[in-house]
Amino acid sequence: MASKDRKQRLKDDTRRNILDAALRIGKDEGWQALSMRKIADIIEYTPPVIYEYFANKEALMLQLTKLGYCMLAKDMREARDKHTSPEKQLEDMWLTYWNFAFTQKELYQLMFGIEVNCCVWDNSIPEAEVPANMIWEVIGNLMGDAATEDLICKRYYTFWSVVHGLISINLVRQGVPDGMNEQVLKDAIGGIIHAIKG
Amino acid sequence: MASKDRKQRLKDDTRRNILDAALRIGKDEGWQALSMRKIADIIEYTPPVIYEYFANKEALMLQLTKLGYCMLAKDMREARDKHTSPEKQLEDMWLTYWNFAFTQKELYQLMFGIEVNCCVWDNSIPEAEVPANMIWEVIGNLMGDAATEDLICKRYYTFWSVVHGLISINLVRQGVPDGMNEQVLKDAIGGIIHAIKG
DNA sequence: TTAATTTATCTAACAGTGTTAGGCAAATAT
DNA sequence: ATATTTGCCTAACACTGTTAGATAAATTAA
Repeated sequence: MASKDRKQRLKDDTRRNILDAALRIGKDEGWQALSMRKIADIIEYTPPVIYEYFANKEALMLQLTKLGYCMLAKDMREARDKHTSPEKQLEDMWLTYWNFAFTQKELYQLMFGIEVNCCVWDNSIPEAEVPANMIWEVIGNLMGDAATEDLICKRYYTFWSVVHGLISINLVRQGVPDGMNEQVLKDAIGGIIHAIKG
Repeated sequence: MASKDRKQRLKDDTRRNILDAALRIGKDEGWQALSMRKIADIIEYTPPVIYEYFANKEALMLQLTKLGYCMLAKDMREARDKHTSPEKQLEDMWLTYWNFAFTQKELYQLMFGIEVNCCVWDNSIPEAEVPANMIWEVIGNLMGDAATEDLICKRYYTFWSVVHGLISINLVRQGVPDGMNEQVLKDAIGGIIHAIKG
């Protein structure tokens, strides 16, 4: 029954090819230009085949969204593990978040509905909680004994808002003065860390 | 030649009706569901008529975007004029910005490309600069002699990032704990104002 | 008043979209 | 050798934005 395995492997390949093709179109032409027929062209199948791997276009994009969260989590984990002090960890993790948003611009757009109407948010993306939880933990460590659920939460959203906000602004508009991004970002992160340490 | 005027008035009415219909669809069913045919149905014309008023769907949505900026500017102007001290003005203006984002959620989405691929950003929206300039001015007033172009810019983007970021997060996800928004928002605004005053 | 012209509006179509139903042929299982 | 499953395709449906071209009404010119 080794042929079963071989077949499964082929199916896995095709599934991967579909996702790869979709991502490539998203990167090359923007999500707006993504269509099932274009994907089918690239993988050299007819469109209905895609529906054997994904329920519909949205489910396909949801998978890419999850991929994005996994990649982001990996990057942030590595950033965290480069340091021992929670302070440095936080700094580097948010800087990594920032960099991810631009090196993986299209995935970031998908993950946060920037210029694309992203997937439904019934809690069907557990992957999204991984980066969040990592940040939470480090904030808790930085706070030490003063850490309460509520306070961590507040700091987390403050961090996230300012970083995600600045990213969003940059992604939909062009014209933030050069050097301004770095100033605002580092200032804000430093400021919040300072506030946490009291 | 009064009939010319009457006709012009009718044309203006139709144009307004088109925009109204589009906005209503956006509010009722989401921008994703907006179509030229649906607009045509509502205004009781056939689709091609719309193209006598707007070059295409995007131009129509751009007009709604501009409308959004005008409404936001009006709200913020009123907020500013309720106070005399720059501090109170800033506070109220950003709170007004926040409220606008939720009372006019669909327009805000359009203006900032949240869950909708918004209009091109070649500087074809001078209306967008009005709220920005108002904030700039008040920040400058608050800074007094210490005000420099660069410093104002930095504070402006810091404000905007955190407010817009928190709004974005709320609009694409549900599940920010209750009361958290107000805490983060007021904390951040207060913190930045504090930083500005040195 | 009649003829010419402009204006308002429509129908029909093109090329594209997501998605589904049904068929055919090859591979597999009985 | 027959039955069944699998893989993949063609064709279609109901949409989408947009345009070309016809038609009838309103306006202007003779």
